[in-house]
Amino acid sequence: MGLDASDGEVAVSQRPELAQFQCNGALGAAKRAGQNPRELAEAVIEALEDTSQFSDLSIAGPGFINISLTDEALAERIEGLRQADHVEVTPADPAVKMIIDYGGTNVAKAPHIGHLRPAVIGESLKRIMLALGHDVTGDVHLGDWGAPMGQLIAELELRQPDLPYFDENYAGPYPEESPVVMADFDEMYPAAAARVKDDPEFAEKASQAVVALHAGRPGYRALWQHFRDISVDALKEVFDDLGVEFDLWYGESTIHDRLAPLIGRMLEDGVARESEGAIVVDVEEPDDNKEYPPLIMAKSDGATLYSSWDVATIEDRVERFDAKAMLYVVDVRQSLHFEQVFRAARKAGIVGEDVVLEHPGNGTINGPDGKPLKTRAGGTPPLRGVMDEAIAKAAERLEENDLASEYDEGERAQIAELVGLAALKYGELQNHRAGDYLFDLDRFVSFEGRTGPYLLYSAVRMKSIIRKAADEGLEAGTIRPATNEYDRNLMLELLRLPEVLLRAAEHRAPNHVALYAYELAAQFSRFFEHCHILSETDPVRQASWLGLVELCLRELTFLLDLLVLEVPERM
RNA sequence: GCCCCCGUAGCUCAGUGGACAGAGCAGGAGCCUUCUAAGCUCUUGGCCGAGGGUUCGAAUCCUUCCGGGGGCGCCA
Repeated sequence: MGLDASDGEVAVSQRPELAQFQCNGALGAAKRAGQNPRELAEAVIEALEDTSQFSDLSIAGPGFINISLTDEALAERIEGLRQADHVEVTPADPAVKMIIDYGGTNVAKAPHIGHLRPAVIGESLKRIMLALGHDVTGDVHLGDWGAPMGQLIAELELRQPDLPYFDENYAGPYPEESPVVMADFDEMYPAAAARVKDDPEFAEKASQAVVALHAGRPGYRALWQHFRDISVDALKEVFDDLGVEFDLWYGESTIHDRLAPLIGRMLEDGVARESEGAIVVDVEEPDDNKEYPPLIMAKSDGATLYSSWDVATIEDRVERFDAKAMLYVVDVRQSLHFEQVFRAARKAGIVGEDVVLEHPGNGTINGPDGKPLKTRAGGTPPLRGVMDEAIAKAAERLEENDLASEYDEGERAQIAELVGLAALKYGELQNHRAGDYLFDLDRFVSFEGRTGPYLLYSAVRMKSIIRKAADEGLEAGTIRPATNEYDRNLMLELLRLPEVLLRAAEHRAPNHVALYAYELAAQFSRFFEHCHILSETDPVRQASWLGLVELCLRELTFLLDLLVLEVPERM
């Protein structure tokens, strides 16, 4: 009939009153073949040999195939899911070795609210890709090699010139203890940045310091290592609390040794050229519709910079990890930069056409003025502070609604933490990654509607039923055919998971998972209200419903984990 | 100047070329001697920025305009 496999795709119907599922493949196929779509749909239905599991199989409108399962067939499928010991997904084919670059944080600087997006979206994306069977490595890719490093070294030299790091005749070893702690950077970093602006002599020292650092001056390297170590420790604390786990704590510095040979080779191969004292790669292509400035591999003073580091990092990821896909969850405003870098990497032959290079960028988190969020004082709110605020607000909500009041203080605090962070992360993930969104913490921690707290609450209610049923000696059993619209709709909802997961992966968009998790939880809530399990008198039906709740909890917990949300035992 | 993104209900946002455009909040009306009311049920609310086009079919693709944001060689 000239059909592709994709024409056979069946999706949950958008018109549930008409059918449970729909297949629109006949429309597209008929168009390609120049056939009548209704006739084609008719032929497809005719060709089905066993239609015993369908309660409806009909053609509607221009050629939609409407499909509904019998309750028996539906229950059989759901029971199959229940009996599996894991959540069923459609595995990626082929599975790909991929690296997701998603930290976006810098050494010597506490992460701020802007880092929430790439961190949480990247983490979620990583988990989604892993769930589909991809071989995924997450790299924080720290900003640890740029001009601020030189500024901090120069600033510290100004303040404590007697430290051995600054003595060029000192032969080492250098102290094991860092001369500064993380908190010192809060003041030092802006002070150094301001001094660079006002004091040309200091600015010169700072830029010489970064050149010397790159060149390998031992004292500077030792000092830099301190800066990096204490920064990583501090960052790990914040990210651990957020549930964001990086496999690699690499950074811009990691590939430093690759730069000279790489640039040399690019010059030899004629990929790079000298221009105005700098070394650049021309990345325009004949049919471009806009200007592509050349990518700079080395500045006119000989120093390398982030564009060259990013190219060398691609080489590193190919050679050491054999990566076949690299996803950069980084601010969309850097899209031109990544286009240039990707083009340069391909032009230099570092990656072939079989390697995916993509920048699924994230938008900004905005304040009420429509601009990236700022505090009243004009600064960018620190991430830790925002997390604490979310947790405090969650605790307030618990208090004022007299919730969890019978639990001890420690458990209440734990619940507040999970609820507050869930609010923050779900507020983030329900939006499409590429758009900007308005940050409204009060709305996120609201206990009503489509929020993180609602999702946790739903999962906890499932746990509660299961616990109480166990207390009464009840056991889950075979899932029986639906008895009403509520258990039927819940079963249908459960079937959507694989499709949603694939779509989220394809678009690199966790919001699809976030929305689906809400819809599943909402469908459960309806079932919960209308099908009272513990007081059900028919034991077969009761066991079936209990099985449905267990399956539902398994799927919801799985989805929430993909969204980096953790469910308390009770709340 | 060139390029990219956005414009959908009062607000915040979803929306995979398909059937009458969705959710949450806010507004209105109900439901707690039964598994957590952080819930459920019902309900009001839209020329999807505007105009052209492609298509059997457009919020979605193309094009022109209007409005907002962002980016454009030695910062990251």
